[in-house]
Amino acid sequence: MLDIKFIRENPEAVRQAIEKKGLTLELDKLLELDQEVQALKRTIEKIQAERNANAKAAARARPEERAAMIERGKEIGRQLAELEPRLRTLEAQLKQLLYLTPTLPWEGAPVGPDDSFNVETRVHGNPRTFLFEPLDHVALMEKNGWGDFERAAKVSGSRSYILKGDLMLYEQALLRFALDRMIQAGFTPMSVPSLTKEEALYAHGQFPAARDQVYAVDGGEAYLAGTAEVLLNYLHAGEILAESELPKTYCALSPCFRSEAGSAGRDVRGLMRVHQFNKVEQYVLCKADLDESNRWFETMLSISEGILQALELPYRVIEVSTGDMGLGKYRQVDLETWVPSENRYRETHSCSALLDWQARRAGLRYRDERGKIHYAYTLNNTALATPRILVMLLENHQNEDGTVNVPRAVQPYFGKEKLEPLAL
RNA sequence: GGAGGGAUGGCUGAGUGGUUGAAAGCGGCGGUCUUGAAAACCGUUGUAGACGCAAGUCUACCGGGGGUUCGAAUCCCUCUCCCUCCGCCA
Repeated sequence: MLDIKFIRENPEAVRQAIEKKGLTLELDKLLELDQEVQALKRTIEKIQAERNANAKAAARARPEERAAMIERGKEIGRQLAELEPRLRTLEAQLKQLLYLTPTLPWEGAPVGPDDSFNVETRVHGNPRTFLFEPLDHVALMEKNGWGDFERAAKVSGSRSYILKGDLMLYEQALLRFALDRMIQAGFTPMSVPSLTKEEALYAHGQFPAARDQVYAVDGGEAYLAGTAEVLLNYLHAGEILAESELPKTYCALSPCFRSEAGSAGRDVRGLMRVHQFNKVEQYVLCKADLDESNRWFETMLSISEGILQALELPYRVIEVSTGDMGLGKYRQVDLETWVPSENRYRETHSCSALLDWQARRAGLRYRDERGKIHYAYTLNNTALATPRILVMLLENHQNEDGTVNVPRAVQPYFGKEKLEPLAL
């Protein structure tokens, strides 16, 4: 969400951002509504001032004067009763449009309507040349008894999975490994609820634009968060923090839920795209300073790259285009990790800077040393998400006999050098 | 699930229809005093918005929403959250 004042003063810049991001926001309608709301507010405030003065006078008036004042007050009440509902309607409409206003993307972002305009900026590592016929991750799981998709579907429907034996333990080891990397980087480890309220989803930005991606529970009274970012971003909602408390650097491990509406038929097989997964998320709330935001962006990105390097996986760095980065993003860089069975890279990490877009929605503010109040800046990135990363880990590190090697960095967490078949 | 009690400014807490945007205390900030500090004393200290060159004036907000009234922190309805007790339970 942008500052309405900024939109008023820079309509062309906003119009450009809307175009670059391929949005359909009616900016003229928004500006018009804003004018109407402003004018109506002024009118109403004037009448309210009169009402207040009249009521105050009536309190002290002699009884014979009071009757006329009460009459006058009733008349004012009738005027307000006519105007106030109109204001409420207009304000609600304006708010809905404001929710759809985009962050202006950074000047370095590739401009284009979709992911085909994303730019590969770096590649790390080389895809492995197999001296045998490698299996895909589903085949590896079947061969070793590491999972059960059929029964998962029976129990939970499509896009569900069951991990068994060493693979189940491997997932736990990886999550703990990722948490430790975050702790080493100075982030505060947290567990947060997956159940969340509607307000938090508005503040995060997923509502109202991408409402269909979110599971509603309890008849729409609560929602299952698609990422811990939703919760972390709402932790300090409505607060005014001291600048000395910033930055807040959090990492959270949480189950994540995604309806995957609109992706029917894509990646239906295996662990690539599932309805429920686990993620260690990085989140930073820092002061409203572009340099500082940029520094955190680089820091978070390098943490994730460090994790992929420690996992000995080949990956590439993608500068995400304006049309693919989403409403609130100032900058987005994805890490894509090599999937041998698909002979291509697939997204495993997504690093985003949103400036004050989320902070405005959530009311994340701080007071600087001079006492001035600002909206903070927010950033987030994936540290590690399972089971998707298991796809890459299984396929890239498989041996001819079907066992899978564990990267040295994870061995202390897993306790063994290899994943072995489930004993039957 | 049942019964009851609450929600007021950074915190504690007064306030049941009329100069209350809100007493008092604590905390914070500025000052006096002091070699410095403490103590004491004095002053100041919510957020958002409108108008104005400014000084300043005005509006809204006492958990959220709605209502009654000339006038609501105070009365009514509703929702949310917190606390106590009972029941159930990982």
